[in-house]
Amino acid sequence: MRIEKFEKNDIIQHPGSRCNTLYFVSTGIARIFYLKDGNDVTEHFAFNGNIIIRAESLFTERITQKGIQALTPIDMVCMNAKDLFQLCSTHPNIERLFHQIIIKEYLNANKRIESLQLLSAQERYLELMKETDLVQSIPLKYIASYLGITQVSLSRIRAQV
Amino acid sequence: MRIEKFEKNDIIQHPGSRCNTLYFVSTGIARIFYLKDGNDVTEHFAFNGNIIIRAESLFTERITQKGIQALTPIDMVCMNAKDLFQLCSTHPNIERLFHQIIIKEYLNANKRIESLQLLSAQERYLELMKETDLVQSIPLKYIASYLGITQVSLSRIRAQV
DNA sequence: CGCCGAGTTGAACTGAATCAAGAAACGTGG
DNA sequence: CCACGTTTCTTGATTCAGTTCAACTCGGCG
Repeated sequence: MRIEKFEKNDIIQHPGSRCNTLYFVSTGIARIFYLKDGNDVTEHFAFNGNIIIRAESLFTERITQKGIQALTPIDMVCMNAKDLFQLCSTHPNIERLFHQIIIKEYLNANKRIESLQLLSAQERYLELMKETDLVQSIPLKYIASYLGITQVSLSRIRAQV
Repeated sequence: MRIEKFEKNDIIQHPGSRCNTLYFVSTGIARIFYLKDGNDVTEHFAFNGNIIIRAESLFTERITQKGIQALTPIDMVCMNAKDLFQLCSTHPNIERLFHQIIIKEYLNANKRIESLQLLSAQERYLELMKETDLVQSIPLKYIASYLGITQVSLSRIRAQV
């Protein structure tokens, strides 16, 4: 494990690559993004203490069209995937810890589904705001696609609140 | 592990309970559901070969407001959660298998997020149809809330296709 | 100083929700 | 096996949330 630093807007992992590194955000904000019909879409935000992985590649070893980008200057704890998997195969406790982390991410994903499934855009925005104050510092356009709406709609929602 | 059979519309696990059984669908269809403002919402469908668990309870041991219901006559392979966890603690291979299953569910959840985040209702419907023909036999009202739309909208979408 | 990207605002439009009524399918008891 | 009531599905009219396109504001930076 090692620490890597990135500047604001750096692409940490490029779309079209394989995921062979796991990151934990030490300080800063990062996002997972991809292009959909030429438009930038934010799939996920990660804040202090969060893991950030492109799971659909890490666990399948396939190429992914998703990328990881720094939204602020950021310190990442990095871990090589092969090293981790090897470590898991010899240390049951580490394996268990890793799986606890994945389970937590899985539960978060389920919450996100609930929110996208039946909350209004405004409700989803307020829910996201509750998560952490750091959301305040993320450019509007990234938040909008994360919520599944346009920049313009989000701007109006914000004007109301 | 044992086999349990349920009739159409049977509640297999009640809302307000703890999840201490894992199910694998052998033949039939089941759904996870909950009430949102008095309305029935379908969170998940499970078909032949799928696992069906209320993860937010299984992994936290908290009570969940979600329930599991049979949508057809159904054969389930049932497994006690405590037994499984115990088995995992002594048999690394079983633990690994279990975690592979959870990872697969996690990846599915991510796909569902993508679809809810930026596909139209019609696109989401067509995507669901592609998964399995069995969808045909599920009452419209359950599919609608799964897609995050009303029964009425889904009926219109279906009329167009 | 002028440009550029990010955010805001307005007007017209569209997809989906709502309310309401009717048609079809389904199960149950006679 | 039919008649009835109930539930599920469809269809129409209206409303509303969110999109699109376009113009404008603001702050930062070369």
